[in-house]
Amino acid sequence: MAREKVGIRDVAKLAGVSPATVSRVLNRPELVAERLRDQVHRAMARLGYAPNALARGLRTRHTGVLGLIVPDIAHPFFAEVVRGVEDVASREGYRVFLCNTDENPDKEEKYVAELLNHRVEGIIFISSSNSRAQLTSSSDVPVVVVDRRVSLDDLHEVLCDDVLGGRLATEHLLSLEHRHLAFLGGPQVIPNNADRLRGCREALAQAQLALDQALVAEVLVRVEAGERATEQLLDTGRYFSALFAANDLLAIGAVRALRARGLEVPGDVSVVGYDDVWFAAHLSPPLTTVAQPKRELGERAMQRLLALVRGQAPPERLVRMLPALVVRQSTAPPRHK
Amino acid sequence: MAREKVGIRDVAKLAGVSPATVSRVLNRPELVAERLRDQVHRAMARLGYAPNALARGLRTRHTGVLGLIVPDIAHPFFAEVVRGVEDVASREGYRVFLCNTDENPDKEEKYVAELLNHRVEGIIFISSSNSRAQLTSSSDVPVVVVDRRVSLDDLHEVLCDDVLGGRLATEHLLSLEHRHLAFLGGPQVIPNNADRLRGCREALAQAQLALDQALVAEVLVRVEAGERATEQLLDTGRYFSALFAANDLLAIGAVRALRARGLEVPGDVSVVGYDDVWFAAHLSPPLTTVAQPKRELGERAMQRLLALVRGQAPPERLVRMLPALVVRQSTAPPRHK
DNA sequence: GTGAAAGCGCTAACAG
DNA sequence: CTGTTAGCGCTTTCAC
Repeated sequence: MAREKVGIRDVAKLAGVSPATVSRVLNRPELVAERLRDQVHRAMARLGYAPNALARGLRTRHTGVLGLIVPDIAHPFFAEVVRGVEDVASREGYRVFLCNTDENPDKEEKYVAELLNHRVEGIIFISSSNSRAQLTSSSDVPVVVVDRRVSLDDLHEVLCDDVLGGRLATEHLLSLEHRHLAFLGGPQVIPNNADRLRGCREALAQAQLALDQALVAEVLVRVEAGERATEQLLDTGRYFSALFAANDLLAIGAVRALRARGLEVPGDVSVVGYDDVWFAAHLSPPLTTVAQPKRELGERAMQRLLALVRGQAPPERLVRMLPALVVRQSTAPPRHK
Repeated sequence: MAREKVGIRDVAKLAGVSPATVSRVLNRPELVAERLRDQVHRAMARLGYAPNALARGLRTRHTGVLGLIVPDIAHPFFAEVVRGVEDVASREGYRVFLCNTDENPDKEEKYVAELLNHRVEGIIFISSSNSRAQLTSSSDVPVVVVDRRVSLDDLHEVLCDDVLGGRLATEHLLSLEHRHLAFLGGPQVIPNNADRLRGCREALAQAQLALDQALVAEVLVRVEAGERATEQLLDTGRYFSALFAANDLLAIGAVRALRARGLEVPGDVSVVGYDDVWFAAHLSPPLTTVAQPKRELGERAMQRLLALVRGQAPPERLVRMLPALVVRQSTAPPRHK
């Protein structure tokens, strides 16, 4: 039924009204007499009219588009957060640009610039470790930072309490009577990792204990990194009956390495992960881990962003969400204390 | 350094040239004298000028924006495809709208309309089972279908050979001397599932055998579906020494169910999955599966889409990629034939 | 209630 | 090589 470039004026002509009226039918139908309204609707249908969001955005500065910057959509944790983000965005009538940065600050900058060119009304930002996120805030589009803290006080943030998460994991291990714990974490530049470690130390201190070993895997998130790091840990020859890995992928690697050395999980070593990515429950043994409310993280972030876009910014800039321990079968009391 | 709404004319004024010249500096710098070019660049920098992609798109009909419609970005298979798509898009200077449909045709329609309103130059489309994808083709923006076949002959498609995949899995099992196979697949409405089953049957027929059982899990992709379906399979009491699951998630569920019934994998039953999602290697036992070139699927799709956008459409509308068997440890010869 | 006219920021002829 | 002039398609005062 439709051909090409039908514009508001084509519709107007066919409906025998002025372009202005067509525009009104689109935006404030109440202002148009019912008769005309119908005529216009019919004309639009006949012509297969599709409003041009670009022209509208240009005119109104309301583009209905948001930006979403994330390290890697293929990572199960981020994928889940992104779902949350996209869900509420689309529910609220917004479209979202997806940008993968691979933790590369250059890409981040490039993307931010590009998003601004496209006049996004707001940006959800999961920063990379060493992000020079300043750029982001230089413009005046609202930005909401999720998951990874960014020390810029004019940004709103939706974070999960990683210190608490670290405590939860550790206290669980302690309650199982473990007394020799090792920690396996990604780069401490990422505040999340540092916090998880801190939570761990705090819980330990409270029990008058200290961390036996702390090893930091070079590469973030990769299973292989967890594997290698665990081997190193083992190679030091120091005893530990439990291992707290700062994310589930590292934990998977740890379990592999442990097994490869003939150690049983949780028999010889208990392992607790972090994030509760969806298949953590399907590993064997099913992984005990600290769950983050991934979807909700994304949802809350988007809600906050939309509030900002609409100028209903709540006063406090920080939304802090709570992690929760999920006990499965990768943890058990130590065999010999 | 920058304030608000700086436009091309502000830059022009400050640089002492005409807006047209500024525009040229932006688009065909060769046409502008070096002196002026520099002046303009300086002015842009001083003002913190950011070109308005909306205005440009409105004028040129080249928006630099594409649409990506996918059932669920949180699914590990799609996430990987999406990475491929986004990677080449951004490398080529395009931005991408992410749309999750949850296999819901209504959402698909809504999204397509919305994308067209935003004047995307093309759409990558991973259709839902019962998609009424016609809408997509009604407009004249190029569309490339990935992964899931859609029977509309004016669309370009990037698919993986599922019949072959089914054969590969089956032949592997046969070569291990399995003679009693069961198939576990999602809804047959999805051509991919039907094809995998077909491949399976073909291989079997060639060996003068038939499928012992074929069970179709109601819900696509969920682990739980695989679990329940496997239980049903077991409940029939018919013997099978190997199980071919039409995707890895189903396979995970199958393994769980098998174990819950005291059956060992691969000792009592061999299991082969499909897709080779990244953690298939980290399950225990590591899953033997048919790998799809997920990233490449996305990359090729985007390359094809860009070719279409640029009017360099290759003649054949179909790119067919090949699956590959990855043998790990969830398959072994049957204990007793 | 409805129409006429101006313009969002940019590019693309067309002159000079 | 550079400036002038029209719009791209839509919204929005401002009169009627």
